[in-house]
Amino acid sequence: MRNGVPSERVQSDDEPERPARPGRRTLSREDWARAALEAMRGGGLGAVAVEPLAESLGTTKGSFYWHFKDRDSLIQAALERWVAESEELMAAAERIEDPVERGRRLTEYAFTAPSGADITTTLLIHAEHPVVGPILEQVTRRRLEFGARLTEELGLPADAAYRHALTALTMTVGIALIRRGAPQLLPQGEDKDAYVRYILELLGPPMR
Amino acid sequence: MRNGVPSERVQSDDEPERPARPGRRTLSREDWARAALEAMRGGGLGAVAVEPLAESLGTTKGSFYWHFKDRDSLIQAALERWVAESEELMAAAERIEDPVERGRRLTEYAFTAPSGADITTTLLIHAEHPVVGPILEQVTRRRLEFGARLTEELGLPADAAYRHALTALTMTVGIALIRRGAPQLLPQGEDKDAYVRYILELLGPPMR
DNA sequence: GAACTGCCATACGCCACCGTACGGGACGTC
DNA sequence: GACGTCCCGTACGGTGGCGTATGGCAGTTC
Repeated sequence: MRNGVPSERVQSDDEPERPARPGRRTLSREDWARAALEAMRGGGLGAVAVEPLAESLGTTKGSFYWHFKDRDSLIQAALERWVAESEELMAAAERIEDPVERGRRLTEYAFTAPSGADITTTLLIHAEHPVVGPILEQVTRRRLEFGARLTEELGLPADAAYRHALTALTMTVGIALIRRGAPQLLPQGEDKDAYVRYILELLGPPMR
Repeated sequence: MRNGVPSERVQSDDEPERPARPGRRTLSREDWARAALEAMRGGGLGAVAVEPLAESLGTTKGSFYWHFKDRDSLIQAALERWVAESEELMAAAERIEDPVERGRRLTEYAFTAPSGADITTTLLIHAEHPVVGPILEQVTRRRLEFGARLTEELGLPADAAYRHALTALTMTVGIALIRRGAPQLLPQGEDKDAYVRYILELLGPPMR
């Protein structure tokens, strides 16, 4: 490792020594934010840890604390990316003209997207965190309003539309959590398709 | 010189009644398990930490490691209590004769019980833990089968009954998580009752 | 009343992570 | 080719939790 001798750091100067970061030499703040968001999808808020992240980026804390004040501000930056993604997603949905098709596609996406695609569930778990809580609430509220407006276009009154959006959110969150924690309990294989259709029918075009 | 006790201590079950704890009497394994389960309801798996728990029990780690091998075995003991509670709950439900009333009561309970009453959601969050995962799956599977059997009595075929039970579980889990993380988004006050009725109608006596 | 045992206190080492201090290399600028 | 700025490496100290080692007291037992 090293000894207590403070001066001379003798680094063997003939080593290749840089396979860790291909291409780019220096990291940007956005690189860190992106990596943090990715880690969050995979391992929750706890996976957004400075030292492990540095390791996986092939660098050290020195880089991190150059770009960020502390861990919370990294979380903040990562979540800001997520907010932008969420807005984009809604904008894309808005471009689908037929409201029925729009609802169907959105619902289907919510229940078939890969397991870590959306981190709402993860964030709900850590909502007590002072950075997470407010952002999560803001995004979720916007999504609910978006969903409710969309449902109103299908002919439902406002209160029923909000209830419907809330139910969709609840189901999405619930299924995401079960998929993460106990996927064996969910229908697999061919049953799965039938189950998705069942949910789509339960939530989809609200006719009640 | 010392009793080289390497493993667990299982005490005989004829111990005298304990006044919970504040009487400055000695603590039992059950006291620890109970406190652990309580902490888990309040703060998740992370709150089951030896030193903080010892502090809140007015004792030290010395006590803990007398009764338990390590933290995991405490988690195990706490969850075994939870398994027993779950069985009791189902047995109690079984005693309600009318299947319709039974379903209604169970559903209503699931959506109105105090926030930390059931830890299924908490455990789903930590399902990757080697002790939590298996116990959670076992309990949840039993509950799903229980719910499905109950639904069959209402006249549904087996597959639809399972789907129905799964949907009820999903909604329960989803609502529990939202209630914990973003309760502002759920209907409050008088709207809340209407929302519960809406859910009961959505899930309740399945007539489809 | 001595020994034994059940239960606990305390001190210790370890590990993972946070944040700081500081030095130093790389690279453009003059 | 000296210099300043950007970016990073490394050591250090601090915190919180896990598990161990060991001592000790309070009852019980003989």
